[in-house]
Amino acid sequence: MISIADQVFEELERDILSGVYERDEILTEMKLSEQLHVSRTPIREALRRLEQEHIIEPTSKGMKVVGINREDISDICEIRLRLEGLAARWAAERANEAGIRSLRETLDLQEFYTQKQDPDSIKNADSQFHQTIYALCGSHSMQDTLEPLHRKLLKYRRVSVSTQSRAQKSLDEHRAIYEAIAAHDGEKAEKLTIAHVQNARDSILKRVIMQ
Amino acid sequence: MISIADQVFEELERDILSGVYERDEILTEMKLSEQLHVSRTPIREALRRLEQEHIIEPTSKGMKVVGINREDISDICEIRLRLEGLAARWAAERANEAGIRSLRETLDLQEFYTQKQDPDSIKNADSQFHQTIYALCGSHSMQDTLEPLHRKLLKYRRVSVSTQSRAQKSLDEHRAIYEAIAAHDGEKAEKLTIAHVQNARDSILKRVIMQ
DNA sequence: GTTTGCTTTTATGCATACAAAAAACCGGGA
DNA sequence: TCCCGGTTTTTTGTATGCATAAAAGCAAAC
Repeated sequence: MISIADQVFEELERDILSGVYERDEILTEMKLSEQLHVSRTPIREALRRLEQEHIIEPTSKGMKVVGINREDISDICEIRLRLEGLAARWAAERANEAGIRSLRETLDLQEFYTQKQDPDSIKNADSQFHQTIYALCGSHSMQDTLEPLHRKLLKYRRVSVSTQSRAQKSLDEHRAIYEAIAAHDGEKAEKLTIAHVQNARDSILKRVIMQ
Repeated sequence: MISIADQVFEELERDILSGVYERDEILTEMKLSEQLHVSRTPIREALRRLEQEHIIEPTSKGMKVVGINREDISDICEIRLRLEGLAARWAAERANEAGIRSLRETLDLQEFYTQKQDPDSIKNADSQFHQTIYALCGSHSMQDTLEPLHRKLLKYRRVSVSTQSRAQKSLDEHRAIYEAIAAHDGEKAEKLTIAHVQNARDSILKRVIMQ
């Protein structure tokens, strides 16, 4: 069962990172409590988690929306560049057949939506592919590290896959990574993933500049 | 002002990672509330953070202490190996004079305690050196990523620096890293830090095996 | 007109009350 | 003796109350 606090967290995180709440906007427990029709307790809990992720920060008037800026994105990409390859390697070395099958399923999903050219669903499937790798890599520390970073790129990944060429390329790269993991070829999975994250970074940063 | 919830979190994290609470022990909000003489609210908040770090996990009877195992340590070292160098590089490139001075101060502290051969204080100064670099690297994402990983090694770092030779070597390595950062030589800072983390890993893992 | 000091408002931190879900317990019947 | 039914206990999730700290507002004095 997913608690109200979790739901509030997910909703607020999504809305902050996607721009529903804009930078410097003040969020107070009381106001959110009224808006979302829940008591302050689960709101507090959600705000605390957002504060730990540094996408809001406390002020005397309430929590100020910070979100992420261009430097954050660049830094996050740089960090992912150093870790995602290792995560894929571990997934290749450690995942069992059931895990590989579930990775396959996210790939099929992404293929389907890429053909339908549905950017929002593509973005979700794309995310799910990466998050499944985090889950399969067999390290909570790795998963805990990469997941929040990945979520922070949400909005920009959406923009990135909204061009058909990038969406298709991303799918192809995922397919190759999947094959390497399914073959338990850690070396190859790592190399392919690094190249993939590099491409994703270039695609994201190119579009961020344009804004 | 540091809140009660924060204090409870720090105390519980320390006690779990240093073995005061042992693996599989059950922690309930009510019991902790009585033991620590605070209400359930700040206890809950602390437990949530510990749960997010995966050092406790929910069961129907309460939160079960998980702590970290040998594989976790190895994985964390591997992750640090890929990130700490980058953090040092960024610190070298981005830190201002005040920041470099504060790094210098932690180094002096470590030197003092190393001469006094006080393992617990050495460990703290050693930690502080790394955490200062995280703070100076100018990236919240990097800081948020490395700090929890670093804290998880607490107990093992303590063991590691309790031999005088390792303590001295660590100090020398820190000094070299400091010089590189102070000279804004990112390349060198990164290279030296990677070597340092490698040594720290070897030192930690050697002792973990012996347990 | 400005400043100082008091009052009011606002927002959070902690305590506590209540409800629901799940596990443990217990007693009677086969 | 073992199992099955309902009851009690345990534990958490959420709501709410209360205290405190800080900011804003306000009025009187200079």
